[in-house]
Amino acid sequence: MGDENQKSKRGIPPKSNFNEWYPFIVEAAELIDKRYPIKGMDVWRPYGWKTMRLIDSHTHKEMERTGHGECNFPLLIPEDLLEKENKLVSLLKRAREQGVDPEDLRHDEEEAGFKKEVYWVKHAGENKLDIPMFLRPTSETAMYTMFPLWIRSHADLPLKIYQTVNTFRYETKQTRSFIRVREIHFFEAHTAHVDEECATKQIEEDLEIVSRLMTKFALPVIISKRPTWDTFPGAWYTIAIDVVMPNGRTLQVASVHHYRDQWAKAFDITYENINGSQSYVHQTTYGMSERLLGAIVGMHGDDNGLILPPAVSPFQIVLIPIISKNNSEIILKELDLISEKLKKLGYRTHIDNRNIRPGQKYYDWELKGVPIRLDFGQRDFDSNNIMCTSRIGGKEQINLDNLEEEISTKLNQIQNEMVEMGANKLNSSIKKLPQLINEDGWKLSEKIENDKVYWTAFEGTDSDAEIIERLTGLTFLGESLDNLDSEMECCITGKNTNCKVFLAKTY
RNA sequence: GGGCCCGUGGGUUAGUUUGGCUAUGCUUGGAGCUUUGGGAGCUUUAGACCCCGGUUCAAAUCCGGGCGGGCCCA
Repeated sequence: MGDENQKSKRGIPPKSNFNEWYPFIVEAAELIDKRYPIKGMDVWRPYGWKTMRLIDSHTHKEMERTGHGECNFPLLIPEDLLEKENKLVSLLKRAREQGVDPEDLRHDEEEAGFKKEVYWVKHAGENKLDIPMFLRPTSETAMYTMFPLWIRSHADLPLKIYQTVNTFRYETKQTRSFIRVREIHFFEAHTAHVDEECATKQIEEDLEIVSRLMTKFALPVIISKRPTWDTFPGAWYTIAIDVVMPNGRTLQVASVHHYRDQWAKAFDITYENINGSQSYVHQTTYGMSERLLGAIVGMHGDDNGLILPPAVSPFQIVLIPIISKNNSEIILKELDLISEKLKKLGYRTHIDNRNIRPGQKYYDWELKGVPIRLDFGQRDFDSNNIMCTSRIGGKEQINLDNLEEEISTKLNQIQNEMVEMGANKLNSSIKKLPQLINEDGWKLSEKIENDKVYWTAFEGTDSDAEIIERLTGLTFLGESLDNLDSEMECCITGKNTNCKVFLAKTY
């Protein structure tokens, strides 16, 4: 009974009720403030921004490690450049429609590109602009306008650059903090290469970076090649990285595109090859956003609040003084020494010396997801110990002489356990799709469960895929990069195949 | 794209159906005392009817429009 009262006092909805838990927790933990009066544009508060910047810092490290250069392009793009992009997109679309039996195409294919969701700047003060400008929804157009100026010969290749900037998309659907926003905190890497093979090697490098980052963030992911109709405009193929949220919906947290020379042709990006003639470059891009933070929040939180992986937690260790009567100076002084020692070792620490009772501090820092809490009072001072509590469970006394090793071990343990728990969650949320039976129209042998991701063997056309999507209410994520171990019958055509596809409800 | 619902201090909420007195409670913020090993207590103080127009002797309440927010379906 007491427990229930406490819970209602904190007012956190249970995590099992994810649709209420998530929006509550991102505000309660002071990641963002949603009260800014524009839909889909939240204010980043210091704690949330710090977390995001730590996520970014890992990305930047990976970029520098792999020889990308950081740059920064203008926010505004003139309208006429958009036309190049639109031409490219419609050209590719027509080519595709001509190459495919119309019967095999989907009916509901949407118009590609960001045309419908760009913000426009049409005035400067009182005056109408001759050439309107729009806020970048992504930076291909801006960057590829400059690439021809930078790329002259094969010696200029590969060109590898990246930037972390805000991009804008006028979302009409329901917005959700970090998950679907109108001002996106966007990371994008763009590369240009001499040929398709070199660009493909870049894709491999990108996927290796993804894998290293996702381990840091303790995010288990599904990696798949998006279906043709869901491929990024102008891309030859798109590889998407999805995280499964607690309600079974998947969240795309990163994507990698191989453009071949399609954009190069639209923007006339050529170089002089070894033979002295001109060739088009082959390009790739790699994008991520604050969805990474949304995924971390969703993947690891519990009924008490956030649980942040040590690598991205603004504070890895929070220190709580337990003061009584006349010892406050001694305790605080000692705690300060401990904190400084840990800081010198490279840890992010914080002493909570607010004038409130310790219990309240415990709840606050649990809500904010700090991995380790150290309590220090008279008892500990006398016995040369400190009380150490882990956010993922467990409380024990540590001798101050062993603090250094103990903290290092604890943080590693927490990190490893979070990775492992994540992997378990992913495994238990993936199921084989029930059989499809065709008698007086298609039917399912079993009902689709609400919070699961499904896989099946598939080698049909786009319109076959559409049948499955309509029947199950699921969306094709794409083809697994790993083939099936042995061939299976395609769930709709019955043909043998080793192509494995994933389907899910998506964000 | 179609439909539905809602705007009251920082948060949450009563009051709106049936117009009428100083707009309710909890929480939060400030000050003070007291206290500190899982949300202590007392005193005191601050803070709200989304905007514009209409109806009326009188509008948080009724009507119209706008802005903002949320939900459902395709």
